[in-house]
Amino acid sequence: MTRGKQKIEAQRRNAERNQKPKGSQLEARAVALKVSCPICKNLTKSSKVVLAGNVKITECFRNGDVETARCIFHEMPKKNLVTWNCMISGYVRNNKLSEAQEVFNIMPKRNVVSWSALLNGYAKCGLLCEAQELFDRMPERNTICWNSLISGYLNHEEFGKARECFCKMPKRNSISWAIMIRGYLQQGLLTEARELFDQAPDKSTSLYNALLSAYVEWGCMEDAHSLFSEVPQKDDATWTTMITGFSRVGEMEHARRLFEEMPGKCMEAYTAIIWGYMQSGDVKSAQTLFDELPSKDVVLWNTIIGGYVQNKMFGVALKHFMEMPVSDIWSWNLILLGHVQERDMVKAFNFFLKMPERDQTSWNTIISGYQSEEALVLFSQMIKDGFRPNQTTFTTVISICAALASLGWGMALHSWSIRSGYEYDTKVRSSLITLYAKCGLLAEAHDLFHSMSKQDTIAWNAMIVGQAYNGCPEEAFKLFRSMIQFELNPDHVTFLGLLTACSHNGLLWKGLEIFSSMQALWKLTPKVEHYNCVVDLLGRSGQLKEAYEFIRQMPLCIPIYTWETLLGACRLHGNMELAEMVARKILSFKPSEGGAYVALSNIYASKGIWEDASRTRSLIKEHGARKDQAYSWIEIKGRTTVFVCSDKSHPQMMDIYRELDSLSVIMEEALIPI
DNA sequence: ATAGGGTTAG
Repeated sequence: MTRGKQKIEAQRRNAERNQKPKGSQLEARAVALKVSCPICKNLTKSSKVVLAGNVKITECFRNGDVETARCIFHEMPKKNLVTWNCMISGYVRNNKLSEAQEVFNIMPKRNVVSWSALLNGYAKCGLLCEAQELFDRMPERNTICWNSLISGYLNHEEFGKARECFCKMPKRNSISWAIMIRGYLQQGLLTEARELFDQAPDKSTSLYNALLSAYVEWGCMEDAHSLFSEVPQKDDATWTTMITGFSRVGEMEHARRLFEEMPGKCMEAYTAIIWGYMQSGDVKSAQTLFDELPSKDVVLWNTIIGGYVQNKMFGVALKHFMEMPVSDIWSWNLILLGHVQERDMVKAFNFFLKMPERDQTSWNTIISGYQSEEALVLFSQMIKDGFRPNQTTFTTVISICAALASLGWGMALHSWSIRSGYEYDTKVRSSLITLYAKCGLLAEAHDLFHSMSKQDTIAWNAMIVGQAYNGCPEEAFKLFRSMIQFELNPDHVTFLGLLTACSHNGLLWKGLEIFSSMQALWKLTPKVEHYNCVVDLLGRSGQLKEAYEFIRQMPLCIPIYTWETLLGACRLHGNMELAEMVARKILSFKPSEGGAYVALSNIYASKGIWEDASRTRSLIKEHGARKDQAYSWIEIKGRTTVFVCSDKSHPQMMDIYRELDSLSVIMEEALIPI
């Protein structure tokens, strides 16, 4: 550091000695003696050398090679003002602000470019006070300086100051307008942006595209479409943005029409519309367009693979993955996600190990597949491998902690997330709300919710689900009503929370009402989970026949666990005939499902039909089925204690069973007949 | 041909 300073200082003195007086003398003599004088030749030669050096330095900085740039600079026998300016801007480009500042301080002569390069550095780093101060001290200001300052304010959420500068600046050019309009767009102030846009003297296509993108992002497709028709020189991005927009809102007819009208369709446009078809579940149209293209890039391949994964057609996704000539980490991550979605964690993990490289997404994906302590073990491994948890990591792992009711880990992750800068992140916070609610700490959940700057649907959902789990259905409904008042749209998860609230509290009619309002009032098509909730609700209430009928009328593919829900209800209400039928149904799909045999056997046993009970049990062995040992656990002060049926190995065994007995008595007394 | 402001679609 000090040696570097010394070197620069030496260079500066050299530069002072060599440049100024001699330069002017030489120039004078060059004019006097006209060409062909040896000194003049030297001058031309040396200025050529300086120029070459400047080009080299700039190139190195652009490639991020700061060291080489520095070396060239130090070894240059002659430098000019541009050389020094190259150093400032190069350092700024590579986020070496103190070095840039140093160069600025010791350079022999400065011009407006030197000042504005440093100003830009301050602005980029968010040192806005310093930037403003420098700006005020500048001997000369031009539009570029104003633009830098405004851009700095906009990039660091000093929107008001940026506006003030924009109004105050003596002269604006097209870039000033573009900066300011993009500033408004970033703030989501679309109306204001549009007003400014209409006033702007000349607009590049890229600025049109920026406004279009914003409309698309906010789903304002009417505005987007009318602006689109006004774009004088539409480029590929203009068309692609529009196609993406219609794809996003699911208006595939519009997307298709635009795509057909588009002259010289670029690959990005193909990607956009294929993505749209995949989103809308129109796998066939997507595939047809994909096949139409003779050459495809990785992004397009990934779009088609991701589409198949999303549409739960993992086999086809895998086939494409095998066929693609070059894959990147994105492709690998998609297939990894596919394995995880298939709930085949053995394959997923093997695939994970086989990956040529792993990034944060790979880790997040594999971790999300485990709903157990294994997730936490992998999380630790991820940290050991040098990855830093990001937003997705935190939400994933905290959600798993919530599912495990693992308060110790959850709280550790909570503080870690704050230290990592996610204190005010709504997604992380929502997962924390779920965690605390799940662990019964409703006050903490409440605090986290109310201290949010703005609660989104996810946060409201977390609260609703939390109340549902804690046996407070009325609170859940109340939250739902408030949420509506705040003009937030409920989504699938919201209704899952409400239905859970009903099924956990035996609110049959309320639940059915919510289920039907979901589609009729809120235009949300129920998913399997919602149907399952209703089956649970009917089953728990003893409406077994109705539950059975309800399943038979489900418009979706019926997963095994729906039947298992009904089987559980049959056990609860001792309906042996239905139980037997359901259990057989489950076993016909999955003969290795030990749980169904056990349930069946238990039903026979409870009715005293011992022969059938033991016959069922022996069937388990015959089919090689096994039932995983069920267990529960509790975490106290970071130590986890596992409870397995009739286990007597715990040192405090006597105390535990005594507590259990007294709890049983309390529960019997509190039992409300359903 | 070299230095300062904004663009980079899926």
